Amino acid sequence: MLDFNVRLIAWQRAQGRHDLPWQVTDPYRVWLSEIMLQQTQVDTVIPYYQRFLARFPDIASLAEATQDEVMALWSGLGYYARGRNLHAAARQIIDRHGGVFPREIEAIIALPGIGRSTASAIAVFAFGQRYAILDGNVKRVLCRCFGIDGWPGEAAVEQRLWSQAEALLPVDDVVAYTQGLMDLGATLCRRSRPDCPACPFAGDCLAQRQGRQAELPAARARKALPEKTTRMLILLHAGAVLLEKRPASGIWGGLWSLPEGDPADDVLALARRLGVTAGSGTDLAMLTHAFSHYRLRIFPSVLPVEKLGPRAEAPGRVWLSLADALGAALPTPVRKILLGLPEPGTPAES
DNA sequence: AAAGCGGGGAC
DNA sequence: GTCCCAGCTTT
Repeated sequence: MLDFNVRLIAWQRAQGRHDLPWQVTDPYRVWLSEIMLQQTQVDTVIPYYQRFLARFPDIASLAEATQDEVMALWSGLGYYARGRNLHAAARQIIDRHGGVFPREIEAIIALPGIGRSTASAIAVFAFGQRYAILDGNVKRVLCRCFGIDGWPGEAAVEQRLWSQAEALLPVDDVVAYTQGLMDLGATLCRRSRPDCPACPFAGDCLAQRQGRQAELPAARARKALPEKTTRMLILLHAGAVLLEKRPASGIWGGLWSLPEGDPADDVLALARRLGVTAGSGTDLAMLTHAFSHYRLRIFPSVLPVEKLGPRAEAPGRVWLSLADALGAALPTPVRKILLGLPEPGTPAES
């Protein structure tokens, strides 16, 4: 298809998206949006993006913030390493680049949380440079349009896709072209039920010609998910709940979560291990939380605290009112549990 | 219930 | 380089 980029640019100008909040040239805004858009769809990102930008309007304010402040605004968005890396990168930009977002692709990609595709997107949208991107939308468009078989996560397939992406890149109008690739993948060339009749490549797209839209791109081989279980304790003392800060890396790294234990263990014994004496409490409904590599079944128990031992207060532990807890950097299932608690002072449902 | 979505870090 | 990890939304 000799005129792929010409047709895509024309389509983007006529039918693409022109009102996204990050369609600006401020490198900070472009960067923030690209990080949030990794693994996350536009509609989910928009409110997080607006809140984040209102609180941290520029690189300097982000660099000066504490990790807790940053993660509180990331809470619910998932993939929390993105938030930690964003914060670390802001500090690097202050320390190593005089507070100015770097323009060179090698310097951009050297920042934590930025890989080849994200670096290219920033270079294009913020600085008008000529680099190819290859995000999930683009992979889908290219696999279908050019009939590329195999799972795109596989190294050989990904290499072909990068070569194709670079070969298609126009000399001019790279911004409209790149936005067009993203828009096409997001609005017409969807994973399911693609709108082929409206596509600028209808008639030429190999997947459409061969009726293989549902087969391309090929799905990865999936294994059965292992399952884990955990007990979460909601320890209530004078209207406050105990939260523990999780280790910096791993699941929910750096977030504030409920204390956990083995569901087979006695809940009062678990509480005692945390340095509190608790009265008998209530088990709440079990909830299931899906990760990409395992399923977690959570058994929450609410316990009234009768006496605080000396170990109840320690670094990495806080007692927060329910309202303050909901303002902290919580994992989504913990937020769900706390939101489901009866209001303080209201009698529990019977 | 299953699929999709980029990059970091351990090996 | 190759694996493994990470957390939500949508279908």
